[in-house]
Parts: sequence; structure tokens; C-alpha cells
Amino acid sequence: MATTLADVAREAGVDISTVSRVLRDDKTQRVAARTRQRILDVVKKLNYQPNAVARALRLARSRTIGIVVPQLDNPVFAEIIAGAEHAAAELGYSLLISHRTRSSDDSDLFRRLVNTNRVDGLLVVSFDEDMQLIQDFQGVEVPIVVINRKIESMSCCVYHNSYKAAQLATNHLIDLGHRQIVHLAGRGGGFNARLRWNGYRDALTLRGVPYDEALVRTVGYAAEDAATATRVLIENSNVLPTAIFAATFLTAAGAMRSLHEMGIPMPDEISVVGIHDAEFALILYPTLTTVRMPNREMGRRAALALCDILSGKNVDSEIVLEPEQLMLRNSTGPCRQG
Amino acid sequence: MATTLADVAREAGVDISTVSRVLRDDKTQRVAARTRQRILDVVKKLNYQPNAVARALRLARSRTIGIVVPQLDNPVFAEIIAGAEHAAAELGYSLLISHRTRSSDDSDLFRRLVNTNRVDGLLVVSFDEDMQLIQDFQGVEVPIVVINRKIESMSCCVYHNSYKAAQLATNHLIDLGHRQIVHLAGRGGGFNARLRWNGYRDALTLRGVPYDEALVRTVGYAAEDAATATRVLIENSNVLPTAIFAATFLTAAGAMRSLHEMGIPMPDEISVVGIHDAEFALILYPTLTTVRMPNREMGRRAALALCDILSGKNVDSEIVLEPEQLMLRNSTGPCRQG
DNA sequence: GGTTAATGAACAAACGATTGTTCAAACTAG
DNA sequence: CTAGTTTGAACAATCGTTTGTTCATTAACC
Repeated sequence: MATTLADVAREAGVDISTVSRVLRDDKTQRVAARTRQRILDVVKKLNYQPNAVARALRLARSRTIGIVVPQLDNPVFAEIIAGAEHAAAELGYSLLISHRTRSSDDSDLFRRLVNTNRVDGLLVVSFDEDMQLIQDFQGVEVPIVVINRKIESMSCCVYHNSYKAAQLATNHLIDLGHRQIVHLAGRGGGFNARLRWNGYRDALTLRGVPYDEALVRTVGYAAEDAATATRVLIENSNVLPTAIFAATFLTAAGAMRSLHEMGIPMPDEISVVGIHDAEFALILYPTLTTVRMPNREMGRRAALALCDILSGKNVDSEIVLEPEQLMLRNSTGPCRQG
Repeated sequence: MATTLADVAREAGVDISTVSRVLRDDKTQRVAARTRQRILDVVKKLNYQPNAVARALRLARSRTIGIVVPQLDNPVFAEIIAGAEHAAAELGYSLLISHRTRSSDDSDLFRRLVNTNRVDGLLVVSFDEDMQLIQDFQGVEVPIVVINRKIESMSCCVYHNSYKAAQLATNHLIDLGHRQIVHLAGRGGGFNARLRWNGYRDALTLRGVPYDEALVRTVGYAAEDAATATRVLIENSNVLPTAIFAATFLTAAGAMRSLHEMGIPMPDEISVVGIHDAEFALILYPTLTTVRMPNREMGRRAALALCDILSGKNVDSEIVLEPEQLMLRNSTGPCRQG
């Protein structure tokens, strides 16, 4: 069995409350230096570690936060989790992970997590389109930090500046001389999808390149969707686009596959740029130019914010993270038609 | 505040112990049908949910298991986690996630997780090469299930039949007429790396293809390592290999990138096959032929085994999962030199 | 030296559940 | 009608902490 306060107290010949006070460094009461030392010696000797469960019961705080993610096998979410786990661990919090798929009816997932007092707070990573999210928050009595999207009614949201990211990507293409720039946008008009579309449109307009809605295609999440859309787009074009700005990594990859299949060389005839950077950007051929987004940082900041809320501090209701940088690789190049 | 047993008891006009017995369906004591119904009504009315922390303290069981992973942004590990989370949730267990990097000195990570009574058991996902693992298990007093590798001294290990997977991959290449088959093996000689190498060698031998150690290269984990190794290998070959069997997904991707860069067409001049299947196999060009391994299932079986151990059942000390199937795609084709 | 103040540590009551024990009321039987 | 047995539910201890309160000592002061 694990050693308890009682074991330490017995060995040191004091009351458990005294041991507790020494360990908690209780200010309201003083302990003689000799006694304190004796206790600390015993604590070390017995390798005492406080029982987190008992403490959680007494304090009504478990020092555990829950993170709810829509899917795990997505590098973006994985990075968010990694960032959150790291930050939480540093602050002495544990991370309980929970899965919330689009399909499964998990309307009481949050309440279950919380009502059974397992978690002090919740980190919720949102899919762009999950509209049910807000109503599922009803009746959840712990602080919630929303990741990857802004929801007005929530006390704290941490998300990327996707608008800026799209501008970076688009400007890069414009700088290379491209004018016929296709945008493969996220279907469903979610938070990030909309911002990226707007960023793309405004970047064009600001630089005097006419915005043509016909060059925008909304595609689903899978690479296959982007592949199909790209094929259709190319086959039906009178004037071939010279560049593609893909809203996500998988979209970019899907587009690239179609281009390969149609024998269109990159970046010679068509440049491709994507958003989100991961190891996978390097395994594509050609390696993919992307706008790197601070996903880890997003997880980290969200965890920090939640822990701040839990310790009674005030936090900004919105934390917006700027894109890190344009990762220049081999999928983009100067426009040959310019 | 959340409702407690006391709230329910007061409302129903009974003692808390009676409420508890009704909810636990205690056999040792009977409760009058009327009382039982009254209690159940109140429970529903107040939406009572037991406090998991209090129960954990009393029962010395938290119904939480910890999963320790070496990295998160790896689709294989992500799938394992997803499988484990799902199975755990179904059995009423929560999953605490913890990160254990190769570098960080986390020799007491396991003990910390356990001694503070946060988890009833541990799922440890192993990196192939992590040799320190075993000694870090010392003094950990909860059941541990090791995932992705066999460790003799452990009571339960769940892992893939990597030997068989390698044979599947190699046989596929042999069937296509290939004889000069390179193997890009995992560096460090870890559990899976060794099995795959052996599977490759034995498949060749069994089919009468001479095994030539010069055709095996050990490479590190990153795609870049495989890319470099492939380039060196090709440039120094008298007889060009006609196929590559890459031990992992990233290895395959790295090799493919080098082949692209050297202008060697796939699969016309060189076929490539990898192990592990994910969305990423579909975004490569050409799409990658792989042996699909049951990673989700591995996580699921490990969680089930751990929960079985925790409920006192006996479990097999080894659970070996066979490769699912060869996913035939466009990176492999008949040998043109045959 | 006797009263008061400060010190140091024990005592005890929670937190919310589970579970062995006790006990009153109702029932059975002789 | 009384002694003995069931039945149904309350009582109480416990899990390992934290923290307000009490209580001896010792020190301090006039």
C-alpha cells in the first residue's frame, strides 16, 4: 500500500494535521523547526506522496482537466493535445482525454465528465462545423475554454488568425505573379473556413487582382474530395488556373494528387500552397509550401487560460494566435504565364 | 453544487446508506419495493450522479487508467489512443493521457501517476528502442499492459505480428517478379524492426530469392533519413533495385521523395511498399501500397486486457494481432526487368 | 511569583461515498 | 400470548486529506 499521512505521523511521532501543515506550508500555524525537520526527514524516508483522490475530495478540486477532441488521428488535433498536456503537466494538472465524434450522440458527454467530479474544467476542441456544441454546454458548471474557434457566449476562446494566414498564402502566390488563383475552401462555412475565404478574397482585392467566385470551390474534409474537385475544376476551365490555395493540409494533398494524375507539373504549371504544417508537408512531392500555424501553442495557451481561470485569475476572453510563418518549399514557384 | 447522496436521502426521507444500496443494487441487504421506487424517483428528479472522487477514495479504485505515449503526432499512436479511449469508455473507465518523450528524464513518471492514486492501471505504448522502459517499471504497483512490443517480464503485452506483415509485403513484391528488393529497416534493432527484417529475409529465402545483406539499410525514424539512405543506395548501386520494402510509413514516404527527385518513376522502375496504413498513404503520389496493421484494435485490446486484470480476470500474457491486409495501391507494379 | 501572552501541537469535523453492524417493528410459530 | 425470527432501514466507521478549534506548555511581564 502507498504510504499515507498517518504513516508519516506515526513514524515522526506527531499528529497527521501537523504533517499536513508542514507539507502544505500552512501560514496560519507555526511548527517548530525541529519538528518540521523531523517530519520532512520521515516524508523523504518513506517516499510519501499525497493521495490525490483524498485531496480532491476534501478540496472539491481534482486538479484534472478534460480535453474533448473530435478526432485523434489528425495531426492538428494531436499537436493541440500535445501542447495542452505539456502545459497542464507543468502546472500540476492531469489531462483526461475524451473523444466526441460528429456522429455519436454525446449530448451529455460534458455533463457526465463534470458532474461526476472528475474534472475541474474543460478544454473543448471544436470542429469547424459543430453547431450543436453550444447547446451541449448548457448546464455544464465548470469553466470551459474553446479551442480552434470563436463562440461568442463562451468566456474564453483560443483560435488562430485564419484570415491572416490566408492572406499570407494568397500574397505569396500573388508575389510569384499568379493571377488565376483557385481557392479550395472548407465546405460548411465553419469558423476557419469563412475566415480563410475572406482572407483570400481581401488579399486579392487589396492587391488589385480581381476576385472571381468561380475560382472558389468548397470541398469536404477528406483528401479525396479535394482531388475530385480539382479534377472537375481543371477539366472545365477555359483558362487554366496557375495556382491553388488549399484551405487545409489534406485538401492541398488531394489537389496535388489530382495534378499528378493529370500530368500537370508542380510548380511549373500550377503552384499549390496549403495551411497547416506538419511532417507530412515534407513527404509530399513536391514538398508543400504551407503557412505554419501554432497548433501546439494553441493547446498550450488554452490549458494555461483554463488553469488561470481555475485559480481565479482573469483571462482574456479571446486569445488570437497569429500564423507563425510561411514555410517556403517546392510546391510554389513563379507564374510562367505572367 | 452537484447533488449528493445526502440530498437524495433527505428528499426521499431515508438514510444515505439506503440510497447507496439501492443504487449499487446491494445483494446483502434488501430494500422494500416502495422505498426503492421512491428513491429511484428522487434520483431521477434531482439528476443525481455519484461523485467519482469520493467513490474512488472509499474503494481505492479510481476507474481511471493512464496511457503513456512516446509522442502524439504520429498516426500510429493516435490510432492506438483512439482505440484505447473507446474501449475504456465503454467499460466505464476514463483515460488519463501522459507524454513520455525520449529525451525528458521521466524515470518517475509511472510512479508519480500511480502513487498519487490517480490511476488503477497503466497502458504503456513503447517506442521500439526504449530500453530504459523496463527499469522505470520498477516499484510501480499497478497492472501494466505494454503496447507495441513484447517485454518478457511483463504480465501482458499487446503487439502486432510484424514478422508476418513483412512477409506479406515482401511476398507481394516477389509475386510481382521482383528479385532485387531493398529493405529499409528501422535503426536500433528494436522489437518491430527486428521482426520485420526477419520476415523480409525469411520470405525471400522461402521463395528461393537470395538474401543479400547489402540490400538492407537501417534508417532513423524521420522521413529525411530514409530519403538520404535511398539516394545513397541508388547512386552506389551497380544493379538498380527494382523494389523497396520500407519498414514504416515515414520511411516509405522518404524513399518515395528521393525517387521523385532522382526522376525514377514509380512503380515503373521501382516499386515501394510500406507498413502501416493511414489517410496519408492516399495522399502520396503514387498512392502507397501498404500492409494495414490493426492499430486501433491494438489499443482496444490492450485497454480490455487491462480492465480485465483490474477486475481480477486472467488474461493472456501475450496478445498478438495479425496484419489486416495488403492494401494494394499504385506504388507497386510488376517488375519490368523480369 | 502569579497572571497573561505566545507558541506548538493535538483534536475533531468535514468532503461523499461504501458497507458491516445494530435495532425497531412486524411477522411467525408454539 | 410470548418467544423467536424476518424484514427494512438507520447507525456508524472508514477511505486520506485539509483546516478551524482547543489545549497544554513555556515564555514574558510587572
